[in-house]
Amino acid sequence: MNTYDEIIQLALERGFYFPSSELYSDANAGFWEYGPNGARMKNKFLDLWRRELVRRDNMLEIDGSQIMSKNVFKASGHLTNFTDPIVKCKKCSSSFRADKLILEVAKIEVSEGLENENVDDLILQNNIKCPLCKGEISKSERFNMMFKIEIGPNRDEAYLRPETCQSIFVDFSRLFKVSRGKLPLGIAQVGKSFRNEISPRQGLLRLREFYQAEIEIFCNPAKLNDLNKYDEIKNTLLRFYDTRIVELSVEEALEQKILPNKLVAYYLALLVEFFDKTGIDKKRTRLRRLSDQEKAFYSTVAFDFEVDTSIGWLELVACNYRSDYDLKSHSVTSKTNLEVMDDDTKVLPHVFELSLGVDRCIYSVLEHSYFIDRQNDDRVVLKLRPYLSPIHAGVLPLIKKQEFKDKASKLLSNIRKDFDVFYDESGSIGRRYRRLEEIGTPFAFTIDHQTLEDDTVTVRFRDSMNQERVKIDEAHSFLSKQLFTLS
RNA sequence: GCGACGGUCGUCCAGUUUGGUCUAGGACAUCAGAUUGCCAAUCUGGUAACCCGGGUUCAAAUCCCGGCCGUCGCACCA
Repeated sequence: MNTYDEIIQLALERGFYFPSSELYSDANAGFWEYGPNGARMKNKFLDLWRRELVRRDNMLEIDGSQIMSKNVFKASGHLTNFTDPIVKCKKCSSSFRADKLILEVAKIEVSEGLENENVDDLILQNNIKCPLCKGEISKSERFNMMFKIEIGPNRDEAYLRPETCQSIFVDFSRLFKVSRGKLPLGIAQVGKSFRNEISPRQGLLRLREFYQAEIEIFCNPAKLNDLNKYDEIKNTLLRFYDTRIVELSVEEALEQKILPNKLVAYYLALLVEFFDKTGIDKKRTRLRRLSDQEKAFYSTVAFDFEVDTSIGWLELVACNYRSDYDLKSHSVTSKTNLEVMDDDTKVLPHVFELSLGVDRCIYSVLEHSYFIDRQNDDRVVLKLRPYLSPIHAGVLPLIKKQEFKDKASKLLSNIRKDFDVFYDESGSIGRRYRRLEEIGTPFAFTIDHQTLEDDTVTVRFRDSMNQERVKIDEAHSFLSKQLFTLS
């Protein structure tokens, strides 16, 4: 069994995540839900993201609507660009990307934005048949990846957002004013996005409904190298991938023109430092600069932050320099001037974005934390960083006798409001330790015979299996210290 | 979306070839009780499944059709 299968089995057995609507047989693919352990872990992951990015850089966080009007996506380009021309074979009903088919058969380069009629003409003129069965090709259709919905009794057209950032762009003008913002300004948002993927697969890795944590940095394009906080990160090591992975400091990468400017460098470094604290192995990550073909339609410079997993390299964060693409087109479509003052000059800000896929990150953290301890009867240990663990500590009376339970209650009441704790009195103590470490619980407090004498409990460490004693009254400060030490 | 293969307790698997004691079996997990008490102990008992719909048949987990889901390949993945 490979690691991917082991993770999905753990996720199902321990309630990290599982398919949505699984009670019914018409449940659609691409929808998964987080159970209690997954939800706790996701919340903690996002807390860390807030700590290391949003608060560190004094960004603003908003929470926007998931349903947005048609004009938003007209302006954003998604209505025209987020769509592919599809043709089908009338005989075997295989479907093909029309632009790819024309390129392949007739060697004619066509834009995917080409009108349907022109696509049909090209197919007719070049006598293109189905490559599989030589059947006749149908007229082309558009498949838009956005979910279209209807609003109110008039059934007004609207869409579920395919990325969270559009509300940040649409709200930018107000946010800049009400928060007395100054460029560069980061605006962040966590929320659901929706894409009607053709074939969602592999659990959390390709979803139709998924969480993004996005950051849009609004900046003055004339001042991309004018950044005081640059010194904080100039020595941070980044791993770039082209044909092989090269590790360079931010400063070196700027000198070698791998990074275009200090602003992009600064935020990529913040991102990498954040991931260092998630427990994802830095040696199995890379920043990959995208070629022109791979880049999104709005992007001028793009890096993907990728992580190596048992099923290959996985894109976790898309880092795009979107220039003024978004604000300009929203400005034109809405007929509103979205320029702001930066010192004495009026500028239409440019945008650098860090668009993070939360669900993929959760999977990656799980996979990089998954450990089978061959030294100790192959016990399964999820070596999550303590602050990401769904349960911070277990509370276990060694014996099911009342005086042990009373001490356990006392300990629980000291810590349960500030920490996620799990009380367990069923089964042998060893079995209870194993159950806790399988979901990543870093500490277990055991109420034993000595507790009755001196009010201390055993604290057992997940990774080393070592044991120490702490006073019941000091368990709270013990946990605080352990959990806030971000290594 | 196409093609190949598959879908049985929470998990993994047996049973399908050749329809009939399958009233669906096992292991692990889980729950209760007993016993024990610092690293998956033991015993007893329990909970718990044939993906959904239709068809063939005296009889369907088993055969047929459709749908859904999964794995792999192609395609897709702004």
